[in-house]
Amino acid sequence: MTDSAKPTLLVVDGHSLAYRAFYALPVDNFSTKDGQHTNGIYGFLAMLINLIKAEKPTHLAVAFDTSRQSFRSREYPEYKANRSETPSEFKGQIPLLQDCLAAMSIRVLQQEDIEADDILATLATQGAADGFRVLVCSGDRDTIQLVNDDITLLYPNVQGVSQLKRYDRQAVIERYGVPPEQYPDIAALVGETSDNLPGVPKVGEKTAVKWLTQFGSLDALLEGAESIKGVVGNNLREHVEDVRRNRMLNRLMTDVELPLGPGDLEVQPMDAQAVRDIFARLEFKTLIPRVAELAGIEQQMAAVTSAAAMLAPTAEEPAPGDLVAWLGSATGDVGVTIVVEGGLPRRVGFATKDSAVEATLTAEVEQAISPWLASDAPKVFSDAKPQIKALRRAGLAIGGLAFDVIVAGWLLRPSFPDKTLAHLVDRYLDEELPEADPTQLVPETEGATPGQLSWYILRVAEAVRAEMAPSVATVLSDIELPTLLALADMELAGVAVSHDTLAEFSGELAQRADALAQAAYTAIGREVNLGSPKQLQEVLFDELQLPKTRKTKTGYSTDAAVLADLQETNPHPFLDLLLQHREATKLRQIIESLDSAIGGDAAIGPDGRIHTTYVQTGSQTGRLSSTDPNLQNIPIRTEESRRIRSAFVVGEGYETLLTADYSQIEMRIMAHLSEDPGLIEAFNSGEDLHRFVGARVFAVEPEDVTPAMRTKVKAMSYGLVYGLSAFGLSKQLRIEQSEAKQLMMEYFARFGAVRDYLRSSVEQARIDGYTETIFGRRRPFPDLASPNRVLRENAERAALNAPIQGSAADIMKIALFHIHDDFAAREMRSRVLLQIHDELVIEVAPGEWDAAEQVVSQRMGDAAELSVPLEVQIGRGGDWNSAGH
DNA sequence: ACACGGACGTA
DNA sequence: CGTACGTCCGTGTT
Repeated sequence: MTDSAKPTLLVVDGHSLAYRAFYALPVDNFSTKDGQHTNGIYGFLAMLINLIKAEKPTHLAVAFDTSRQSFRSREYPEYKANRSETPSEFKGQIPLLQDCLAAMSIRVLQQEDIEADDILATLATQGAADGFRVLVCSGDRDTIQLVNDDITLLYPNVQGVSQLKRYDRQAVIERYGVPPEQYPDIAALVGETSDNLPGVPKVGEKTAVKWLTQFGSLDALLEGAESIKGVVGNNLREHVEDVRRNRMLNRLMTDVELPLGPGDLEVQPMDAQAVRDIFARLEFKTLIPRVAELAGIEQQMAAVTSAAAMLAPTAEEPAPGDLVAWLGSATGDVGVTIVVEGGLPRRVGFATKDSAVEATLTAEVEQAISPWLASDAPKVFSDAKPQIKALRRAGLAIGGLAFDVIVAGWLLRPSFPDKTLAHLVDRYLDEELPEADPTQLVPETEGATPGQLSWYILRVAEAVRAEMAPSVATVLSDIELPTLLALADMELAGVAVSHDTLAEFSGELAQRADALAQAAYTAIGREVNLGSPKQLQEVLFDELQLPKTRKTKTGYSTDAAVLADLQETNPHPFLDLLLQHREATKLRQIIESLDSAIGGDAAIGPDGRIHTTYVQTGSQTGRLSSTDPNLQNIPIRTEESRRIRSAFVVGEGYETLLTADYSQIEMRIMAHLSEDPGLIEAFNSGEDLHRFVGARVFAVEPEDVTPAMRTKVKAMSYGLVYGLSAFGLSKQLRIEQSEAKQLMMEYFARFGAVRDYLRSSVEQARIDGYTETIFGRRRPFPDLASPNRVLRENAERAALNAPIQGSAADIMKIALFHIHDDFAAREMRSRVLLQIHDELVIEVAPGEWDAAEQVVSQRMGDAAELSVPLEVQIGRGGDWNSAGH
């Protein structure tokens, strides 16, 4: 067999190379947003990708050590005992690296009691015997002994892992002056500091090579040691035992029992979805195309063909009558796809497990299928909301919404929701959804038709359903899907906004911002871009020589809190002008973006209303989010900013706006979950919560709670929900940390069950791997087990908050669709317009105030049965501001 | 054209 | 070293 025809086996020491990468790459450049260090993973993978590209191995494995302990440390307890503790920043990267390798379908080998190099030695030796060209990649010099005509060592340079030096037999002789099999003899004589194996004092490589060449072998040398003169001779004779021990320990095992042999290590096609997931989590952007390229190479190399994916049925295009007959005969779930164009339904596709149909939505077809659409016949969608909106615009009602694969996928993985059906098909079916290439005028590949899409949706639904815990399935059917229908109507309704009110305010703000900018320029004697943090830093810290503030990634912070602090310690007119300018421009931005959003519905046309989009899968806790524009962050805090809210008005044909918000819903949930008697009593007493808590904490009568006391316990109560620390509390309240600590002590002394609950809930999450809301919504928290402290503590705070914020979201959703459905059931025209987490804005039709108020109060109050009442505040007014209080 | 960080609006 | 979001701008890169 010629060398080039031989299969190539590449075996890599994962631990030693990742460790070198860890020290070679600056950790600052390789961390994720949430603080996971990735430098070792990145460096290793970059090296491995290059290696695979260059060497094109047919067989591949990466070996890891399992722990510090091995048979060597049992033989010689001092072995590697001098090594300092592996940094936890590195340790935490190994499991993630192994996840990456698993996604890339690269075999990982590790064995209790055995070091990675022994695994490499065994595989390399077996591989050479089995006719492979073998490449060993390791940062451990002991692997030099493996080199022979069939085995080449790739050894990293001192600089890091980007450059690998090739050691074949000749290169070893050139570098060390002995053939590879004699290298361990040199190492035994010289010793290995990093392994805590002392050698013969004063003997370095040069002497060792000289001796070995002279005597021919280590045994001969040790036997003839008497003949060596001088101090080194003495040293050698005194350390013969050390040398023998070193030689014994540095011999790599070539007969480790492994579950896999070289032949089992054939390169496999990667799991593209898994690679994208894990790389996205680690924020490796540049590596993805490099791996993709590699996957291309792999496909050429790997002759293996994956099991044939099921072929989508050809979708028939029956006549309207036949379509209705098809729908009528379909039993069980039917996949539904509405092709939406310009906000209106254009085509429709239906599928059962083994057949698919589709049609263009002519008036005739619409009429034919409308009874089935409105019926309870179970329908499965992928991202139903825009499709249902389109149907409603066309006057078509929908019933029987049984499943939405996008929403269900989000419930399973709220941290990384799949945004498209194609992603879900990839993840849950391990198939590729046929998609037309949008960049090509005449696409090479046909995209799936609506009927075929529906067929995929049905199969994805089945796979997703199989992974859903019963409680999560209930959240989908009993909370999310009814909410989805209500949201569709809210988006269609939009909210009326007065352009004139906005325009007037915007004009004032523009003038004011200009004046403030001019004054600010005068204050510092030059013009700067006040919106540029970079330029502001020059002004503040270089020119004005103000003290440096909180550090950010790119310099020093110039945020409002920092500027306010500076103004106190180092007053300067520029600071205040800057703050005011920021406020004015911020408000103006908000107004401008709102104004340009007053358009109208996609299909209905201009209506003087803003139609936001609620993203049902937009949060990790179960909350909604709102985009284009975001109507969940309209200013309220300052008197002036409330003018923006007064531009949100009751629409034509309606009488008034009604606002309804839950008071302290999160603290109530905390009371319920913790069963703290004090907190429960607080809510049942009718007393103001913070006054009640303040009275307990400071041991005074409720009427003697001062505003300062109230502020403190209020901050503490809210902070609890977020996982606040004494440090954070002291910063927030601008009090000493010791006082914050004292406050927390007093608080927990009175409300001990709260502390117990918070502790045990995180503990339970650590055990389960996820948190759960009152209604069974889950959120996974893998990082609770992370060795990375920053990561773990962040996860702990989020895990503390998730059941509370999530339960509140559940409750609001339940109230929302109950109200929506009640209005419909009573044939009221009043309608829900906005949801802002704990608040609803409702447009009340003439004459419906009393009924609307009754429905809202009752449905919000009864949304959940807690051990404390759910209190609802109702407001009424012609605009959002005046209705808000 | 796009991605990122800082800043800031809400609950 | 307090949770959950979305948007804007400036900046630096493609």
